[in-house]
Amino acid sequence: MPKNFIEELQWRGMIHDMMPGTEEALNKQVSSGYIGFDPTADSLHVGSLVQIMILVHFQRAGHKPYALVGGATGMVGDPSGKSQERNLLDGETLDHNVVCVKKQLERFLDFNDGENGAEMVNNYDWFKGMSFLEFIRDVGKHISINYMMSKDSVKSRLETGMSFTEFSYQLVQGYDYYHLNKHKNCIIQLGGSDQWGNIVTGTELIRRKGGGEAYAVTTPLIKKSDGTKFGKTESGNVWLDANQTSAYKFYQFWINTSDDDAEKYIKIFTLKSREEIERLIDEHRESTYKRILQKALAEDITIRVHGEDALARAIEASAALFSKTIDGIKNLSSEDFLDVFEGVQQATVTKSDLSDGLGIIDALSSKTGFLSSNGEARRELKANAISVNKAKVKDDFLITETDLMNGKYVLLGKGKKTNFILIVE
RNA sequence: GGGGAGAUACUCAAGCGGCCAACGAGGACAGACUGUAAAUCUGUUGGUUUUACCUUCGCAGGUUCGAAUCCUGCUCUCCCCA
Repeated sequence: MPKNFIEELQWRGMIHDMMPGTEEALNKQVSSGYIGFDPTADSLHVGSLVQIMILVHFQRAGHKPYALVGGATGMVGDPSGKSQERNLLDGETLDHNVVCVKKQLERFLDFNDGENGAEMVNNYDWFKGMSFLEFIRDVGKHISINYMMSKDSVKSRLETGMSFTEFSYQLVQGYDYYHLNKHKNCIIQLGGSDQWGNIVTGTELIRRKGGGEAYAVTTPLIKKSDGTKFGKTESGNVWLDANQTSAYKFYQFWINTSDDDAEKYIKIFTLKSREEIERLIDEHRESTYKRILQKALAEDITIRVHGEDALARAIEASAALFSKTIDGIKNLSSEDFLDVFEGVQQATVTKSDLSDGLGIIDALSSKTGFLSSNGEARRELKANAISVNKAKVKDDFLITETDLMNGKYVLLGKGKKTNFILIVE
C-alpha cells in the first residue's frame, strides 16, 4: 500500500489544483503517473526541479513514475503561457536535447526494475508511426473545436494569432496521456499549473474514448516573494548542467535565497521530513543571521544535482571568497586553488603584462573581459566597488608581482558577490 | 482599396530645430545599513585617450551653420472606414 502522496505534497505547498477523487484513487493501490518534460534546451533548469521533485515524491510514496520527454510535443510547441508563436527546433537538436534531459533525470529517480521503478518514455515513439489522417480520425474526432478554443492558452492568443500547429498542441499532449493510460496504466498526470488545460484535454480524451479513470495534479508556479520569476540570475537561467551553470554558481544561487522564500523552498526542493524542516525553520527564525535554511537548502540540492565533491568545493570556494580576509585563499596550494575556484570566472594574462604594473582598469576590462568596458570599470571604481585580493582599490591602482598569490593568482572582486580570478603565466 | 496614428536606450515612456547621450518610471549594478536576506536611503546606468571627442532616437536620402525633432522615399506595427 502506498504512502499518502497527496498529503505529502499538501504540507509542502506543492499542490495548486487537483481533480476530485485523485487522493482516493492513489491511496487504493500502487499507481502509475507521469510528467512531461520539454526538450527545448539540452539541459533542465531549476524551474524544472519542481516537477522532478514531484516525481520523486511520487516514487517515494510507492507509486511508479514515468518521465516523458517530449520528442514529439517538442516539435509542435506548447502555446501555454507564451505570448508568441514558438520557433520550431530541428529534429537533430531535439534528439540531442532529449538525450541530455534524460541523463539529468536519471540523477533523481530510481530506475530499478522493481514494482515502482521509474521509466523514461519519449512520445516521439508513438507519434512517429502515426499518420495525420489517423490522428484527426482517432483523436481529433473526440474533441470539439469549441472545447479547445475555451482553453486559456488558446484564448489569450486569439488576438495576436497562433498557427494551426500550436493550436493542435493540446491534442497531441492529450493523446500522450491517453496512450500512457492505455498502455502503461497511468492514471495520473502531474505538471505545472500552466499545464492544467493540456492535462484536462487528456483526461477528456481518455473518458471519451472509453478509457479508464484518469486524474490530474498541478503544482503552483514558483515565484520569489518580491514577485519576480524564480530561477533567473543576472546571467540568465540557472541550469542543472554544470557546464552551463557551475556548481559554485548553482550553490550560490540557493544561498542567496531570501528568508521568506527559503521557508517555502526547503519544503519544495528537499526531501527532508516535516519534523526536520519545522525544526530548521524554528532555528532559522531564532538566529536568522546564521542563514541555516539557505545553507541547508543549497547543500541538499547541490549534492543531488552535482554530487558531494562538487558541493564540497562549492562550499570551500564560497567560504574563501566571502570571508573578510584573504588568508583562507592565500593558504591554498596552487593545485587546490584552481580546483576550488573552478566555477569562478577567470582569465589569463602574461607575466610581462605585470612587469611595469598592470593598471586596474585594463585588468578589469580590456585584458580580461571581467567588465564589459573601461567606462564600466571606471564607474565601479568610482563607486568603491572594486577590490583586489579583498582590499578595496582606487582607479590608479597597479597590479604588480607583489599582489600574486601562489606566484600566479590575483583575486578581483566587484561588489560583494562577484569574483574573478586573474591567472598570470 | 480609402483614411488616421505610431516606431526613442534593457522595458515602458517624454522630447517635436541648438541648452539632448536624450526628462521620468521600472529594471539592473554599486555604496551605506546588515546576514552573500528583506526593507530603506544614496549613487550609477552608450563608447573612448573622459572639462573634449565619437556612435546612438525604425531604414535610406535631403533641407539647415545645426535634426531624435523639418522634408522625401522605404520597411514594420496599430486603429477606423470599405
